[in-house]
Amino acid sequence: MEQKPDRISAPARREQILEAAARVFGELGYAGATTDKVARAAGISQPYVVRLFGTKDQLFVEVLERTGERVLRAFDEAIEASDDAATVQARVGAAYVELVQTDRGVLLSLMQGFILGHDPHIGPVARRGFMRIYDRLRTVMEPEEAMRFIAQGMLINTLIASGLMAEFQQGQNVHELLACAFGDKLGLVLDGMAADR
Amino acid sequence: MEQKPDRISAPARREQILEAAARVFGELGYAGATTDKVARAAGISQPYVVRLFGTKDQLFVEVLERTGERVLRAFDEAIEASDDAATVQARVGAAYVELVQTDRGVLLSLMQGFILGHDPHIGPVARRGFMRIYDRLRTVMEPEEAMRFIAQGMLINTLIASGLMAEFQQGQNVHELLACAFGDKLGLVLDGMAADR
DNA sequence: GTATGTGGTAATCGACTGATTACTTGACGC
DNA sequence: GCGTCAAGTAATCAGTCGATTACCACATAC
Repeated sequence: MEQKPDRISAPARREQILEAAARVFGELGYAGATTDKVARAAGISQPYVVRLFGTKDQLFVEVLERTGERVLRAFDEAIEASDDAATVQARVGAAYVELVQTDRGVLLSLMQGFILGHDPHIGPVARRGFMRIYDRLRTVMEPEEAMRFIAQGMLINTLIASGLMAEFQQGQNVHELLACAFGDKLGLVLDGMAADR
Repeated sequence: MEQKPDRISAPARREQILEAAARVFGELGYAGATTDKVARAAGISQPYVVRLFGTKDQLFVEVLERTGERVLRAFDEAIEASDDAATVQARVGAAYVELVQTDRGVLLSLMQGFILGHDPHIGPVARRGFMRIYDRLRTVMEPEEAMRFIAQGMLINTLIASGLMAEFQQGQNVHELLACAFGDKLGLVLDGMAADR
């Protein structure tokens, strides 16, 4: 509840803004989000957001790059942690679900970027990020495996973004689909969703 | 090139607008699209779009419902056409890819709706449309099959929306992923993409 | 103390957008 | 001919948003 105008260094403030922006962009999409909403989510004024990032475009691009690297890092750690080649797929899958649970905005921002491929600034960054993730998966999976893995990831993103996760109790098939998509991690994720309500 | 103000009946005009809106919303997203862009794409003035649909919200909702039913109809036809239970999955998959090829805006509008689940008007419609498609798949597939199927559909949507289809020649892995996701239908789809350039 | 640089905001501007209003044009019944 | 209704538009309004400008507060150096 501090309302003191606590001054932080510009780089630290950038981090705060990027984190808030990931949530806002993830929820509202690029066009639907405003620099003012990002600013309020970060606890500062709108002009300062623009000054630190130059443009709404550039802010979103930086969010995209940041989130893409976050996914890559999580995958790398999961890959490194699994010495057995047979367990690597389960580990990487678990890493993705964990990322979903702890930082929903990350995945949703990525998703928002993917479906803006037509944009001359955002499109190239989104495509490159997507392919970097696929390439990383291919270092430990066959093409068919990697395709199915990333497909399931897109489904998970869609389930979260559409708000179907919060309707898991409505309709038998909703719960069935969620259970099928998340496997034994479903309970975990549902708890995570309920937590930040 | 006709610039005569050809008058059509209001219901027919609504169809034109809905078709144009599916393309515009699919390309730019809900917030990114404007009623004026839809109007120009349909060859009429912006106020008339608003008058026929009341609200941008309602126009998008109607597009969503329309496109959802289009997918359902395509699936139903594919299911009906396949007497053998073993071939039904391939047939439904082919129906989806064909839908992608002939009417890209349909799938992209759906996708745009899915990731706007937070919106109080759009969210419920999108979720209901999504689950109706899943339910239909479940009449001919096991849960695991249906989940994988719809996951691959989400991947295909993402690949198209991100613009990766147009970059199939850049990077070996891009082509590999596309080939893996579309199977033997890849050539067909790429031709379809190149056609409406 | 005063100059200087850094973190930050209030006020505002111009462009855009969804919606409204008032108007025009033409077909059809009588 | 004339009233009426449907199809459609030009003009415009009110709100929003990204960006700019001009300013403030406070530290630290000298």
